[in-house]
Amino acid sequence: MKQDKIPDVVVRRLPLYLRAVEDFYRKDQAIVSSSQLGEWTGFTPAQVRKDLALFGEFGKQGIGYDARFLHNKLREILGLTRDVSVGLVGLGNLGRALLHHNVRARMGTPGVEGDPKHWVPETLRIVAAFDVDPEKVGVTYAQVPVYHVDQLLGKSAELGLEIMVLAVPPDSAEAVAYECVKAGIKAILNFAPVNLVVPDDVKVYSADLTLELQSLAFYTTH
Amino acid sequence: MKQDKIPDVVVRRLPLYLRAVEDFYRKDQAIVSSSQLGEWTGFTPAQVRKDLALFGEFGKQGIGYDARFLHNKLREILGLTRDVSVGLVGLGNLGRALLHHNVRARMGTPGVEGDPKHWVPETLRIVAAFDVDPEKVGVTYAQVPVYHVDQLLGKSAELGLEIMVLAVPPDSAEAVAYECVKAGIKAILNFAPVNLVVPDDVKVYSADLTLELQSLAFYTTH
DNA sequence: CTATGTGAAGTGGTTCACAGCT
DNA sequence: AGCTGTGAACCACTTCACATAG
Repeated sequence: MKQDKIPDVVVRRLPLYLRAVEDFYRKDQAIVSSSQLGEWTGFTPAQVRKDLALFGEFGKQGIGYDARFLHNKLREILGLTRDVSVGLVGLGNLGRALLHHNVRARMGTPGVEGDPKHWVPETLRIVAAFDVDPEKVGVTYAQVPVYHVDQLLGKSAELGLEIMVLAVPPDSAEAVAYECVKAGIKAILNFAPVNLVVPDDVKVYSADLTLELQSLAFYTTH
Repeated sequence: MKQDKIPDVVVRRLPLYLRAVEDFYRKDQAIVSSSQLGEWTGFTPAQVRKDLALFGEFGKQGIGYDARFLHNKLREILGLTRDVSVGLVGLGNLGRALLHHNVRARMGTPGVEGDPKHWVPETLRIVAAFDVDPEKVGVTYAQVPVYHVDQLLGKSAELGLEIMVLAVPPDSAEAVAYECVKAGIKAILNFAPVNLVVPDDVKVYSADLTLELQSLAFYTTH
């Protein structure tokens, strides 16, 4: 294991491996090979092995990977063995849709008993939402309490929020991002069409629908 | 111009350049430099120049790029000089949110008169939606008509749909994608947590919320 | 014989640095 | 002087191919 510096591309593939292993495991397959994982995810077997080898020697030569073991390792690597609390800012149409999605997206993970039919609840979910609209503050959407954005700092500490999802209008995105940074948030998923400027130790993923559609448009003509 | 094979990474940057140039243009700046575009987008000036040079010599040495000219070139390259009709499949919470977003996301583009205050309507938008729920079929959400999924093939041809947004449940995603391919769709934006298998000439972008959050979780612990 | 882990080779995208135009 | 366009150098990720273990 040489866990020095993991390339971003690899980190983006890890959840796919997790999902693949989970799928094999659910189908009562105890051992998976890099070729199987490769076929499932669409990557080459060599790439799967290289990626996993960055974190340790999880497989057995001549055999493959123990599905349950690998699954747990991947959860460890991704930091999903503990509860990960996510916050959401902005309760417009998109924000509310994400909340509903959140509830349904709770995926199970194999329980410790080794019984494939036993599942412990997924640990990554949105546990708090924020908005400025006084009509929204105080209510509960999809079982998630809504606070005023002014409380972002306090509630982040109180609830241990680690990831923040931004579904706010473009002109408030920068300010909200700044609040998140002040609150010690280390990862932001940004849906606003704005380039957020944050310190180097904060990771921002952009999910800009307009941008994605515009680049897809390229492929319809080429 | 050597428009042979444009790397995917470049295509993903083009809409950002478009947005940057638009921003400068709106601020009545007639000439933009690669360094300005670089600062705005967060890329290096050299990269901006290399990217643009893939499509032609748009700049003037010693001067920079004419904002209006570059803006139109970028729209041409992306195929945004014509109307691009997008379809949406799946009217759950996410689908409906995307529709509302769609209306608000209509960005202006500079008009031909050269008057920065004159804007022609944006050409890329969702013009049709599909669902299986009989309660939703026939109604109009956010000014967009909703048809039954059975009509996907027919309406795609009739309306000239070029891009399809998939916001369907995981288990129907594969089947819907297959319908899209049959309908001649060349680009898909997939929100379902499923690896779609499509022919090589169909481009799929994945916007899988769970995957993104899971890889972001990695950065909260590393 | 099967499948991992890994140096070595290959590939593709980024940055450098400078010629050339204004 | 200022800024683009671009070959060359650089860097990073991917694929190959094989030693190694079961």
